[in-house]
Amino acid sequence: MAPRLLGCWLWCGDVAVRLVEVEAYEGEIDPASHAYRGRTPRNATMFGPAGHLYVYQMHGHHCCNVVSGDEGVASGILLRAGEVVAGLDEARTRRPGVPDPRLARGPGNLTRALGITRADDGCDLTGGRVRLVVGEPVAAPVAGPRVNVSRAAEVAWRFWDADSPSVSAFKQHPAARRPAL
DNA sequence: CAAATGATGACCT
DNA sequence: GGTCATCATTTGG
Repeated sequence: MAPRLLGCWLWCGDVAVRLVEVEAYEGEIDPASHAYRGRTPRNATMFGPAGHLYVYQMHGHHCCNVVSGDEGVASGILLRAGEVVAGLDEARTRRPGVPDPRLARGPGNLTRALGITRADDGCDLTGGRVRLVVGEPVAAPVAGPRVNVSRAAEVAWRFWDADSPSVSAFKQHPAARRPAL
């Protein structure tokens, strides 16, 4: 499901981004997942039904996931980067001095450009302030290792659009390949 | 209550 | 390629 999110639009109010970089986290069998050691108040949303937004905060930044598993199954997809495709002025206001292609480059920057905070944790993405809309699949999806995870670093669960200038900085990896859609 | 710990980002060299 | 600011959450005493 993660590579299929590439190309979709995430709206928050009047601002929208086209998703170009995501990472999958498979709940209780994934040592890199927040849910690996069970349910806590912070990650409770990930154990809920799919199609909701899991927002957490760390290092002074917000990051958001699309919950992808059924109720009781804690899997989610971290939204790492996007291209601002609507509400450009508002996004620029939130990220003063940042060039357009970098407005939503990186998970913390993406939530900041959109204005997503913990107050949006658990919201239903099918309608409301934050919503997810299916878009055109990207032409050149690529898969590789996840960023800044110390455990289960070998799984290629990071997916990005090779053609986008808004994909966050990272070291190219020989294991990068086209994912099966 | 104290301490460790990141699914980060900005800035430096 | 490295350092450091920064902070909610978690875990152990």
